[in-house]
Amino acid sequence: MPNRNPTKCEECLQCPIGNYASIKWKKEISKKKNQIWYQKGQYIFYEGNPVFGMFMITYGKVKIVTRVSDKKEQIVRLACDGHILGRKGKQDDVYANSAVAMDRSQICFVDSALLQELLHNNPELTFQIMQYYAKELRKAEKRIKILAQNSAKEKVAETILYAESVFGTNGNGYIDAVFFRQEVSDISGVSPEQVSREFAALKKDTIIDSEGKHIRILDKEKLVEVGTQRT
Amino acid sequence: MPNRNPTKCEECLQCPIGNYASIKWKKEISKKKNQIWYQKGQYIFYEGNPVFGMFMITYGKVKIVTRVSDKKEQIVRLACDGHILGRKGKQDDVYANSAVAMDRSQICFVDSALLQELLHNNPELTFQIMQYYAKELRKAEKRIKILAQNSAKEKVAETILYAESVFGTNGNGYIDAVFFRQEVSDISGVSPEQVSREFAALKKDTIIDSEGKHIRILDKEKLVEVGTQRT
DNA sequence: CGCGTCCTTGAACCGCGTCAAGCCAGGTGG
DNA sequence: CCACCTGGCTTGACGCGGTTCAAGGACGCG
Repeated sequence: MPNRNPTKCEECLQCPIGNYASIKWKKEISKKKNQIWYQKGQYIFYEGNPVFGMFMITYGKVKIVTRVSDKKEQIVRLACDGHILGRKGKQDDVYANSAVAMDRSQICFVDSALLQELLHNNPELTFQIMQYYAKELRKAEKRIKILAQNSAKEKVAETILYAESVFGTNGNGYIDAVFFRQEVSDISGVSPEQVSREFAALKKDTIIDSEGKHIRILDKEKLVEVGTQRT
Repeated sequence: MPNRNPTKCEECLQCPIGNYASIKWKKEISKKKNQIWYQKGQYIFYEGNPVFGMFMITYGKVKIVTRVSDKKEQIVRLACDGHILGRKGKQDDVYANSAVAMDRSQICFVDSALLQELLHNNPELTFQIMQYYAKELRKAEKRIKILAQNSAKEKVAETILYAESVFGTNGNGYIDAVFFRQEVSDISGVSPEQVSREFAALKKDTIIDSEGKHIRILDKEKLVEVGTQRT
């Protein structure tokens, strides 16, 4: 479902999610939805706060994080245009994690009541969201495997590939997002210092290149090899 | 959606999944579905094989695993009655992992064609499956956090809690499933030897008790504490 | 120009994976 | 009914990978 075309989303007509609702319901959404711009670093919702609806990214980049300790957090998911945030299970009353804009992002908010109506009246929409969750679950399970079994080098390589798969690359081959070493650490579970060392190694082998927070993949094939090799 | 009542599932009437289909479609499923018993240790489907439908557990216990190396595999999910296996995303053509019966289990199989029809004609069913995936995704993200950030002791504690949350306990407080040390290792990503040591420590503190492959939680509160403590 | 923030590199420590030996229980056969 | 054997569990010793602590460098910003 994710697409990479920034949409202005004045109407819900070009919205990657709204797309699957019927015309009648699109108008309903247009009226009731809440379209908000978030600045880089701004929180969209907070872990522990009551759930009051669902968020959809119409444009931008978001990280979903949970707090581990004062100084540490884990990024459990990266998300861009077309992704869904803050899902509401039947018995979920508070958010299990927080969402933070990694860049200026436009988020569409639909409250629980409207969402319920929407889902019950637009089977195609429900079906698409189901597919979306199934896909994210599969991705999450892949990350479970890597985090449980692989070395630091492999985790870092895989993290770069993961970021690239979500955010894509711009013209110059750079991943279309900015990552602090700390953030790579928060995704991979590897300490920032070790991330730095693994970056150095990958650069030496001309597999990646990086200037500070900008990362470029030079040899994707080799990077995949590093990310999946088992010693 | 998961429930713990063994159902004979002769008709699809008591099926935890079929429940959400209309009567008309239940009859359709009854005709076309495939109800199979699997023995302990038997594979339900294999990683890399083409996807040809969806499986639902009507009775039993299943582990979903991916191969890491010759000698190592990762259990990415535990599943019991009411759980769904072998989901089919739009572009998934082969299974990303394998499913193995941990016990004698009854599995209901619905082929892709029927499934497609079912989903498009039973919004309530699609909605329930969507909720199911959302819930599993949340659980997976919790495990991502633990695997990335926590110590061996915490991973083992959390694994016991996870197993208990899926399979429940029988009358004597024992987790209603049999776990080899190797399997605890395959869930937690901790070596079997280390799992053994952590078990010993937990037993010494009378937090758990175990006789071989049978595990009993003595002090759940303390176990939760161990599983979430950050040093 | 000076300060803060982030990145890098070095060195020391330690958690845990690995290897190896011994143990215990259950199953099998004489 | 006991001796043996096998597969899983436990425990100890050792070494390595990676975290942690600390210092120095690069860069951007007021």
